[in-house]
Amino acid sequence: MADRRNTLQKEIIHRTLCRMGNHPTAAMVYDQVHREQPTISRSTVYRVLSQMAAEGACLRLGTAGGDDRYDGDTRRHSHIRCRACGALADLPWTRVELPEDTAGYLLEDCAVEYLGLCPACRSALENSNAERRL
Amino acid sequence: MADRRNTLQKEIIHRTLCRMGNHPTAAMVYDQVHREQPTISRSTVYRVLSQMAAEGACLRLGTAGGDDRYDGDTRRHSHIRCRACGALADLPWTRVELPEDTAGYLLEDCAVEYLGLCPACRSALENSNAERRL
DNA sequence: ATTTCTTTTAGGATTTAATCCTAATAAGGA
DNA sequence: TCCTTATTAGGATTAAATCCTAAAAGAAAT
Repeated sequence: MADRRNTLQKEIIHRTLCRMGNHPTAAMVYDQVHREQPTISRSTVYRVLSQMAAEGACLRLGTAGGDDRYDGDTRRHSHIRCRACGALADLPWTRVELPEDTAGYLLEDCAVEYLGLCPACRSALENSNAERRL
Repeated sequence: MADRRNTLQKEIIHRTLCRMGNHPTAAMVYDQVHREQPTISRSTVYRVLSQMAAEGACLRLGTAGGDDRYDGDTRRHSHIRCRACGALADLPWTRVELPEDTAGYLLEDCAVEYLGLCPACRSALENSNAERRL
């Protein structure tokens, strides 16, 4: 088994991602990393994030029409996304019934994403609706 | 209420998407549309696909590290994605338990994506494993 | 039919997230 | 130490997606 010790760059990027918590984009992780260690390059941040996601050290979440988001929390959980502003929040995992027929695929994992309105967008929409009624 | 009749461009793009069936990227839809109607521009295809997704006339699926995919089938169903090649297939919808606490979000919808290996990648991996054992 | 106003499109320029490239550096092994 | 392999910094490059503007199409009204 190969040694799993990481380079200093990988340590910093991983720690930064875990500390951020808000499902940042790669660009956001780079900005934060660069603030603390200006010598770490953009390509390193992108490459290391991709590697970590491939190894399961973090999650990489695709977004329709937006940039990918990273999540340092690898415990099983689901997400809820605001359809208005794209904000992402964690939700606890709930039970999902597995399909009987998997179209020939070998089933390995499952992800659940809820869609809705975050508190800010919800009240913003309620206010604009109220104004329209005046 | 505004008239919902579509332009010819929208009709063609929508019909093409529904006929393709394989969860194409916007680029793939454009290629196909352009083959049939070379006068329809790229920006029109991208704009109309986004509009349709926003209106609920089709689905727009985010992919981690890949281009968005569109799905002309708006009936409730889930997807399974091959972690090796990214291929996407439809699966029937199964029961999902809703979360009790939604982190302040207004819950509106839910999407399930399974992850695994498509038939082709599965046998490809089995073959390479077999070779390694020789 | 003609005029006016609004919406949509074609085509190409522009943007920018993400990747690629290469020399330099670091790490590892014997 | 010397040699080999892996990783990084920094910037160039790529390409999906968006933006811009004049032209075309459509709707409304009379």
